[in-house]
Amino acid sequence: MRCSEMFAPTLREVPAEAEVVSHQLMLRAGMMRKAASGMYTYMPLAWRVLKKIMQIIREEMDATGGQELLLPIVQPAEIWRETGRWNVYGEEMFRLKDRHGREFCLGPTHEEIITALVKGDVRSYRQLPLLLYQIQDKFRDEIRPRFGLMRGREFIMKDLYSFDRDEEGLERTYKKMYAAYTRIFRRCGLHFRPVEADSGAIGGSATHEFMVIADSGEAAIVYCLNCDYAANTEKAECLSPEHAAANLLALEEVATPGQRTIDEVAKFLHVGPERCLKTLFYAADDKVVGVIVRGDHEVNEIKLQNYLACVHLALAAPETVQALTGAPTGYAGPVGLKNVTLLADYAAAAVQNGICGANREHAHLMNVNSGRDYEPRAILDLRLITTHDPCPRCGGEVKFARGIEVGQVFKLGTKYSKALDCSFLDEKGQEKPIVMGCYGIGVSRTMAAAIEQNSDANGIVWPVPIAPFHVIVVPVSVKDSAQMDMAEQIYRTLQEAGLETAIDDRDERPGVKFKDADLIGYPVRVTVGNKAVAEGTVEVKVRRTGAEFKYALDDYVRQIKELLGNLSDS
RNA sequence: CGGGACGUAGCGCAGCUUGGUAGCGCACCUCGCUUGGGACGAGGGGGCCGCAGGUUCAAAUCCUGUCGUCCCGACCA
Repeated sequence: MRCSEMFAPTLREVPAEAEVVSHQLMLRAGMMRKAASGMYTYMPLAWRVLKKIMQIIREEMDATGGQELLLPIVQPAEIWRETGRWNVYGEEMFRLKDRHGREFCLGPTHEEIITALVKGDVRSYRQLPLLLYQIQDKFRDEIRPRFGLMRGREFIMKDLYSFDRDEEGLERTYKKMYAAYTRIFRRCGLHFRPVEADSGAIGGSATHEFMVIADSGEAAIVYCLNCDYAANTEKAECLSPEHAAANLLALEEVATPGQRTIDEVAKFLHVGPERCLKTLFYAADDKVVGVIVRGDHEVNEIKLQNYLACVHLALAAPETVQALTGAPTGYAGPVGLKNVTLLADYAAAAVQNGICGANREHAHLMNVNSGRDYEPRAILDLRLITTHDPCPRCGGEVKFARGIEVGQVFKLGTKYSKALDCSFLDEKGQEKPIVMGCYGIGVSRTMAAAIEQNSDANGIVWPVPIAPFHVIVVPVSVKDSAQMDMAEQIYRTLQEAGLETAIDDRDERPGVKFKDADLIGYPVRVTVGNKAVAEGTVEVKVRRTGAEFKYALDDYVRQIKELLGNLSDS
C-alpha cells in the first residue's frame, strides 16, 4: 500500500468529542469517523484490523466445529414476543415498522432468530450437536453511548449458538468454546482474564466474561492472589462470616441530630462504620423491600434482583421511605418496621450490638441485634465484595481490577428452545428441548480494547497479529532517487516475502511521516535516508520498544520476520 | 430521563458580555525553498456562525423554540 493513495487522514489535534485513548487515537489515526452518536464508519485501516480479528475468530470457531452463516439484521417482533423479550429488552431495542405496520427490530442479539431457524430444520438427535455462528453488526439503543467503540449503538459482534441434546453435551461445548476464546484473545495479543459473571437479562446458568484488563474498563473485577478465582464484582460471592458469641446489650435510643449518613453517624457515636446497619428501600416491580447491609458495605443490586426475580429494580423514592418509616431518609432502621419485607445481608445480620436508624428523625438505635430486635425474611448474600473479603474459593486475598468485556460465554439451557418450542427426537423417539449455549465476542470493542492496552504518547502500538500492516517503509526524501529506488526495492521485497507492507511515498518532511507512522502504529519501520543509501544497510525501528537495528541487504527480510515473530510472542 | 456544557471552515479554537454582516492556528491548493522527528516565505480557496422563529434600521452576538454532540448522574439515605 502506498501512503500517497491511502485513505487515512490523520489529525494533529485531538477531536473534542473523544474522551478515552482508543477513541482519540482511532480518530487521529484516520481509522474511523462518527456518523451519529454511537455509530461509526470504519475506514480502511480500521477495517484491516477488524478483518484480522475476525479471521482469528473464524479460524478458532471453525476449528471448534462451528459453521458460519448470516442472519437477518431486521427481525420480526413476533419471535421476540414468544420469548417475552420484546418487552424485557425495552428501550434498548431499535424498533421499526414496515409499510404494512408490522413491527420489527434491529437485532440486538440473535438467540430468537437462530432458534427459530433450528426449530424448523433440526428434528433428530443425529443432527446434534450443532454449532452455528455469525459475525455482523448488532444494534442496541444504549441509554448513553460513550467512549467511541467501547459502547456504541451499532457494533460488530460474533455470536455462536450451540445446540446440544443434553446438559453433558452443553458442558462439553461450553468447555471447548471457553478454550477457543482463550486462544482467540491470546492470538490477538491481549492481556485478558476470564471471570465468572452474572447471566443478566439473557438468562441461563453458568457464564464467564472475558475481560481485557485496562483501567478505562467499565467493568470491575475481583481476582484471587492465591488461586485462579476471578469474577465480575456483580457476581463475586461474599461468604457468610463466622458467628461469634458476644454479650448482647440492651437496646437503647440515642439522639443523633442532623446525622444522616453512615459516616456522620459513625463519627458522631465514635464507632466504625462496620458497627452500623444501612437500611435501604428498593422498589422491585410493584413492591417495596427493605435491604440491610453493614455500614461499610454496598448493596449488590444484581444479587438482589436475582433473588427477587423482578424486572425493574430501583431505590425507592424518599417519599416512600418517609411513608414506610415515618422518618426522612437517613434515619431508617429495621427495628419495628412493619408492612415491608426485610432482607439482610449475611454480614449485616452478623453485626452484634449494632447501630441503625430509629425510624425517627434525629435518632438512632444502639445495640441492635438480628433475631432479637428484628427478624429479616431472609439472610443471604446481597452485597458487593470488598478487598477485605476472603476469596470465596480458597480464602485467599483478593484484589480489584478494571476490565473491558470483550467476550462472554453462556450456558443458556432450554430457556429459548422451550419458549420457541425447539426440540428434537432422541433414540427412543422421545421429544426433548434442545439445550443451548451462546458465545459472543465484541469484535469492534476488541479492537478498541487492544488500543486501550497498547498505546503510548505517540500513538497506537498494535500487537503484530492484528496490526493493519506489519511494516512501513519510509523514504526520507521522495525527491532523492537513490533513496526512492532503495525504498521501492525494499517495499517490493518485503511484500513478496509475505509481509504486509506500506510505503510512505508522500512528499512530506520526514518528521511528518515518522509522526504518522507512530500514530498509526506500524510494528516495524524501515527508514531509507542518506545513511542507509551510503552504507547499504537497512535501518529498522521497532515501534513498541523504540529499538533500532541495521541489517545487511541480503539478510534483512529474515531479520524483520524474526523481529515480528518475537514481538508476537511477547 | 435528570444535571452540566458545547454547536462559528476538515480539526482545534477566539469573537457573543457592550448587535454594525467573521477571525486565528493547523490542515488544504499554487509557487519558491527545504528534507533523519509534525520547517519556512509568498500567494490562494473554503463558513447563509446547527436549524427555525422573534426583537431590531441591523443578529454569530439578545429572546424563544428545536435538533445535534459530549460529560456527570440516573445507585448506597
